Amino acid sequence: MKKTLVVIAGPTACGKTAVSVEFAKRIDGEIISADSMQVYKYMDIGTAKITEEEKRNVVHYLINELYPDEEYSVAVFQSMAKKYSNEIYLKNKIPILVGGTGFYINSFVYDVNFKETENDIAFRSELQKISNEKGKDFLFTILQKCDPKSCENIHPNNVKKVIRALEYFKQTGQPISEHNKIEKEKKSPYNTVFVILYMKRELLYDRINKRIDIMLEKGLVNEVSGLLNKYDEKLVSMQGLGYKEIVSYLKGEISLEEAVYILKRDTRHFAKRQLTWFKHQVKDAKWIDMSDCDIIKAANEIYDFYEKSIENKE
RNA sequence: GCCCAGAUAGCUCAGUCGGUAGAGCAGAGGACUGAAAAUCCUCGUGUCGGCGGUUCGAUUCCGUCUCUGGGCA
Repeated sequence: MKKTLVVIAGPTACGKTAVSVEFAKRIDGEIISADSMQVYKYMDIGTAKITEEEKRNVVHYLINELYPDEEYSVAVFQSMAKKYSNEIYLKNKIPILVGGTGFYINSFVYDVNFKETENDIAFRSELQKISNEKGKDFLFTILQKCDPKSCENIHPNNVKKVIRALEYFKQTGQPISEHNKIEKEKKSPYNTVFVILYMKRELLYDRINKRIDIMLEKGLVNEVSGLLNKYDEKLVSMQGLGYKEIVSYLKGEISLEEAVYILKRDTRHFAKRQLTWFKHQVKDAKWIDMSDCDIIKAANEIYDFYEKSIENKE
């Protein structure tokens, strides 16, 4: 029988944190964060990280586990999440995956295979250099020669995707499109109770704007300048929303007002992308409208859905 | 009160030597399988401030009014 897994996803600022804790209390579950930024220590305000108080004694994994200069990626997330979920199952509890990074969530739910290759930083930067010097189209031409099949799904301007395809081909001799196709057709090894929180667009945008104002009041600028003293601004962790914009301000490239404008705007764009992902990449999810911000009601709805899903499988 | 400059897409503005108009941003939609808070793609009709006049035809020229800047009193 498949193990039960609960997923609570949704765009940024829609209330995932509070709802997930409330729900975890109901089933005595433990939470695994599926968030690409909250793993990092010292990045608290900008990532709107859950506080000890907000955790209400619910165990959380993958929060504050890495230093800002440590590498994190889907593959790392997946292996750590697997480790923690196994521990949770051993305790006869249910793991609850909570987060906004849909790519990470699916990698776990469908157990996507990342094992055959390692990422090759040197090769990537070599290709990046070629793209910078000879142009995106030139790089794309290289891919067309060795892996024309993958080119059908990758836009020449999307240098990151072109680089990854070349890297994959170099390591395996196979087109990445083939790998992606196989992985996409996989069935999940879990009995997944998938819930997506959403909110009326206008309201969500309003909450995002307000949340950023609160981050500023809480001292986001101080947090970022502290990080900047210890870490390189080029780190992946420093590319997070709220960090790269404030870095530009601290370097004197833009005014604080501009930085805040850009941060709010890009966070709105991000929320929209998250919604697009969930809409098209997740099947059989229950969508819960959080427009009324009623945490208890949402947790109850998830609980009902959870009970029903379990009954059906037994 | 007088003089000057504006008034065009939600915002900032371009443009039409008179044939009803287009960029950036915002916004919307989409892609995504080892950088994902990343990366990339697609989408632009609006009384061209109001009212008159000239003209076959005005957003474009002229007059006038209203509003907004700036200057002079």
